[in-house]
Amino acid sequence: MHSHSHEPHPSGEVQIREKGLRVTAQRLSIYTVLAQTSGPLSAEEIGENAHDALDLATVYRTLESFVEVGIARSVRLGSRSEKFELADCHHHHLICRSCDRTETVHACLTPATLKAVAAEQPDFASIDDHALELYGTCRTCATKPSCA
Amino acid sequence: MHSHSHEPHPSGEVQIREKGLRVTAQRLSIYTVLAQTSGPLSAEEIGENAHDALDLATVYRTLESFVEVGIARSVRLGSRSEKFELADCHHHHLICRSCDRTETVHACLTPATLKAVAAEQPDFASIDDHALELYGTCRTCATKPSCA
DNA sequence: TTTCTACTTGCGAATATTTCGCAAGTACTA
DNA sequence: TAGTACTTGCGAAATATTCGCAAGTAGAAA
Repeated sequence: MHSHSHEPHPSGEVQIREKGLRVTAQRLSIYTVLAQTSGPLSAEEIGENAHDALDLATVYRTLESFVEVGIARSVRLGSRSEKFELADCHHHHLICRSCDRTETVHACLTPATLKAVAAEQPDFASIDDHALELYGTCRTCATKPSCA
Repeated sequence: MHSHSHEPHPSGEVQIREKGLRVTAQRLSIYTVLAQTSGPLSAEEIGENAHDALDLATVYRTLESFVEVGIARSVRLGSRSEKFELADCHHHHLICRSCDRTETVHACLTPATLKAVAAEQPDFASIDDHALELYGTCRTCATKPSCA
């Protein structure tokens, strides 16, 4: 019973096919880059890190599809550009104000807080997701004398 | 003793001068637009709503100064463009996924949660601010049959 | 009140980010 | 193995934001 394994298939082939998207070299490549990185990436960063050269329009279109089917998630932090990450599990971000370094945080709102908010907002039928970004200073930057 | 009043000066003149910025017609105009609106506005929206015609570059530069001195705050919600609001009091946003309608929410993270997060992140020297965006569906959109 | 100077503004152009249209290529179906 | 619909790369457009510079102006100083 252990021969037809359920390996996670790191390349993303299974995940992509499962969602009804066609499997192409470009999509696998983009999935791989996302899977290998901890923080969110911009379209440009994804294109640069991809093994093969990818057209930026392709990267954007692929990410749009990925977000649509739930493979990836779009994140807007302080930077000008939109960033993307795999949508594996719910989490939040802690961002250093001075160097933009981003860490993943698993702490989250308590269900009680969410419930209280929902009760406070009669104009909304439902609240189904949220994003939390924490801002601070990382130790590296805190040590640097250069920062005002 | 009640003659030299401490009126809030709705135009923002006092607030701008207090921060060491020069008071100009453009800055007052931008401050007024921000003060009269409940949700965050894009630079373009601010320019359009201002009483006098303002160059967009001026709007951007003014907002940059405002953010720098703490008069305004930059907010990145789902939209492509950066948005701004007065930094009067700490609050968060509830955004309708379908129509982008944005409401202000005063509920917040508990100090206990913040403390727990800080303890979890040894690489950060300090966590001094956070942004929380809640996503949902407003009643108007929930009622519409058009939404998938 | 006048002058001086540094800070601001408007304008136009540059840059950055994201999207679009189209012709050529390719994954999947039968 | 061929057919069809979906994808891609390319170039150009659309959108968002920033920059350089000359002219204008707020506020300090005289």
